[in-house]
Amino acid sequence: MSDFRLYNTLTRQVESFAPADGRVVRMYTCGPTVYNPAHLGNFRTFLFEDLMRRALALRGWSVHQVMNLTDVDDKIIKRAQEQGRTITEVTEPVIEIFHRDREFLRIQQAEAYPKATAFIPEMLALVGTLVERGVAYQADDGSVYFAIARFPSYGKLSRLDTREIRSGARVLQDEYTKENAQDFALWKAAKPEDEATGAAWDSPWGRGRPGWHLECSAMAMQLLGETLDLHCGGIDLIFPHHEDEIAQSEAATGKTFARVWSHGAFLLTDGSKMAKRVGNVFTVEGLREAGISAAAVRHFVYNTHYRKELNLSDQALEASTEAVRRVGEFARRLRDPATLERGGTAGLAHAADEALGLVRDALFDDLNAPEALAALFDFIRKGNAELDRKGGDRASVDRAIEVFERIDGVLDIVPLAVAADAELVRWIEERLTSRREARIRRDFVESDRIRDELAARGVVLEDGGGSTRWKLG
RNA sequence: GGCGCGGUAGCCAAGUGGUAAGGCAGCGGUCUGCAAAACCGCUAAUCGCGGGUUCGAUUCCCGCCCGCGCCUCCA
Repeated sequence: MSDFRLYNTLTRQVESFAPADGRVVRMYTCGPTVYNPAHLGNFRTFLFEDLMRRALALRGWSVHQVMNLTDVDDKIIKRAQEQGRTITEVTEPVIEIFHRDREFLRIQQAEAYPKATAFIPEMLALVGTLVERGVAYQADDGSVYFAIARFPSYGKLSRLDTREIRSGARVLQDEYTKENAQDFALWKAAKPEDEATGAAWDSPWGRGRPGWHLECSAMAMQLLGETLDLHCGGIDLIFPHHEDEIAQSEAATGKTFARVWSHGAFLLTDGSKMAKRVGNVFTVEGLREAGISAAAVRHFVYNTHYRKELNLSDQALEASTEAVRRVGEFARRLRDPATLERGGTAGLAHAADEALGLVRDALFDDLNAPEALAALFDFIRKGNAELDRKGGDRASVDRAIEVFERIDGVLDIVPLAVAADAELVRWIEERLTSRREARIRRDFVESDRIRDELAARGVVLEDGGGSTRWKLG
């Protein structure tokens, strides 16, 4: 059995990883706040998590992934108020868009997408426990806060010096009725706009709504148990979000909340973090309209290690589009009836076996997708070279296909063929027949004219082996 | 200020204490009527700068420069 290694933010080291029960990885991933369609930066994290779940599966474990949808928060309430709607009316369409984008990028469906608003009782139970244990208190403003001073290990994930935090935050002290400026809200007392937008619930502490950090703790423990195998998210969530999740969960249960914490680095645009306020946000919809394939986006993202910042650029996306086109050509060629008939070579099978080994090693070594891609491309080059030779060995082709599918089962970077409607296909076939006839009578002026005519409508030709293949480019 | 990440060929990007994967782009060749696709070959990196440790450092340590992030909502 191969070792599976992951960088753990908690220890700042790459460590050996295995699910506690040896079988199922219980994985919690912080999902989007659904007030606006998620941007590509968000999706880089979700793609990192998709790679994680697929690599874990390749290793032979089952994965039980939960991704929350934060459907109640300040921004959502603000938006609802502006539009005179309820928070649900605001979030529902955004959730739909999220799943549409997710599917476009071929991000596998998680086992559960709990909405915060569906877990209010669980959250209140958690608050109750924390109040009972004396680590949470209700302040004069009616909100319930977590007292970080009563949770000694606070700060262990982010390694922030608490004195530094306190002094830096001192100026804010006046604005709150909290015991300590860094205490965070578990339950926020309802304001008029909360009531107006359907964002208020009854509780033992009065009307209110849950704090963001509370949602994740409550849903994660409810759906995955008190100790998770793996908790993932964007690097910006380390503090305070994940730090606070740890505090709430561990103060309540006395158990380790997540055995391993894994964080993905940012996607940058023009050298800075992709964020709405910077105005450098790209959406999945925008990419799709620009004709960039999901396969290219995946290649682009996986070509850089998940813990390293990645800068979005047209040039990089174009390079990925080309790279992925080559992967698609190889996939097509492997499954081509002519290839199957012709058979492969022993070298083909060897190249396949070697590639699978290297890909597994790379992915199991802290999700080194760039190295896995390198191994795939080596396989493609060697495989193509072997397929150019007289084969005869059908089994080697089968092996190559099997290996390719296993590798691509993780990376998922074969571009979709552009679909053509029936009428276009008829026209193309008719043109190809004319061109074939022209070529037979060696009228290359006419045959090239037809090729140009087809090219003008995006049809790319490849002559070879006595026949001509076409595809939409 | 505190905590953290990065600076590798024209571009993107792995990696290692013994001079460096892969992709894109470029150049030549094979194949093709010509292309395309594929393959073969080539070009291209003093691994940010300066010290130190070492037989030897791009890889370890120190300092510096540059870029980015978190410390407030944030993937």
